[in-house]
Amino acid sequence: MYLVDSMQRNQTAYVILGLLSIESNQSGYDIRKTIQGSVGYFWGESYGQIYPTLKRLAAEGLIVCRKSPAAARRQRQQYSITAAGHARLKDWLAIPYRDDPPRNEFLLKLFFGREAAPGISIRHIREFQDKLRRLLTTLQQMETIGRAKHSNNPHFPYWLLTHTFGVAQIRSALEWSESALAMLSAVEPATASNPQRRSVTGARSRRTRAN
Amino acid sequence: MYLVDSMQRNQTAYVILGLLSIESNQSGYDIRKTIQGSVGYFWGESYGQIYPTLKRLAAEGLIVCRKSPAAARRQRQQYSITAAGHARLKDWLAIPYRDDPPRNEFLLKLFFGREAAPGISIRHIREFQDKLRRLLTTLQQMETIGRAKHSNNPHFPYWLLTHTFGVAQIRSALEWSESALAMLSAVEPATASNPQRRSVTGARSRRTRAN
DNA sequence: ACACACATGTAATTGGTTACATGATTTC
DNA sequence: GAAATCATGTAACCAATTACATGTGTGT
Repeated sequence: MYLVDSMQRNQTAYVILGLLSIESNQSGYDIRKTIQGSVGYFWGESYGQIYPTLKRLAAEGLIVCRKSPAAARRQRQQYSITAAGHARLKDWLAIPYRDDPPRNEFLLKLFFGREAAPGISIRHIREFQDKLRRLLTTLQQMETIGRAKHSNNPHFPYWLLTHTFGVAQIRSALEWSESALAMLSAVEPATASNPQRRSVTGARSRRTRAN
Repeated sequence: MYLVDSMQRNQTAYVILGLLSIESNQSGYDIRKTIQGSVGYFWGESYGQIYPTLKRLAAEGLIVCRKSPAAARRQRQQYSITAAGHARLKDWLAIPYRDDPPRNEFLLKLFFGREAAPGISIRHIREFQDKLRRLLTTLQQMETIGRAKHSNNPHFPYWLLTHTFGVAQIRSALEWSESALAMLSAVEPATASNPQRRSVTGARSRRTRAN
């Protein structure tokens, strides 16, 4: 009852089942690395979530654990998905996805930007850009490697789907960020990171919030 | 100690402070509606989170509660932000935003699409499109109203910033979704919701999911 | 010898949703 | 008088992170 019940909305279980359906004989440690290297930019899991879930899935017979093969070096547990696990995954895939409640702290801070000291919002956007650019190069490297190594894998088209989504979103966010910076530097007074050129009326010394 | 400590990473507190800094004399009920109508597409809060947080903020002196004015109708509590609250908000705005851990169940289901019955991924994408289109019209209506009513509000430029971000992301997602559908209908066999035109072999009568 | 990556797990805490419980006021 | 909306709150539950605790194997 407890075990079966626990499967209702535990998304972690399904990432694990999904990854094991793509590649078997993975340890908890492997799974975490695989997550970071494949779905990492839109999904995260911590060990504190992975290990207990592995135990539970094994107890339910959805995965099986085989202690490290032949020369059992290290205390490595290797998991593989069972037929029941496959069926469970397939069922879950068929039901409509749930929108995970939206929470974007970057946008929230931007939204309240008027209350911040001048230059703050611009700094946030710059950081945002940096992160996006780094992520974009990572994704592009992954694509090159993926195309070379896995293009025969039947999962490849689906991987590519999520990949192109990510790239498109990042590109559009980067474009937006440029216009956002242009807009903000017109609105906010000059700061070190945002030197205003239009001297004339002494706009430089103006402060929009006295507090 | 308990009270002060609780402010470390409780984002709910800052949404509340932020909204009260824009408009005072709001009740918990108001705040929730305001959230949905302004930052709703990138931020959500439930009553179970709002009411206790209001109490805590009041106990810390960051907001004050005034029981409904004059003719005290209903049991309505009206909150306003204090100078201390303003300061706290400003401090929070100045520190770098935290990336909330990414979790996109839609993408996750797409990623494992190979394991799903044929047609499932296409259905998810269609649902995705519907949601995006509905959201887009909502945002566009909000923009028309916002421009008419609040364009003098000093917060307006910041609101517009997050708004244009949302619109840009949605547009790019919609574009992607078209190519995604095209790609998938080439990969997956025909289903009711995805009729293949190339008739010849009687593909029409094929059912991919018996269940 | 030391650092680093491999490897597994637990406990404490928290952030958050959902469901429940209650009642007033407005509108039809 | 019924239904919808306004309005406030609590309790149960759960999903998840973080920090802690421990130990092995590999490369330098």
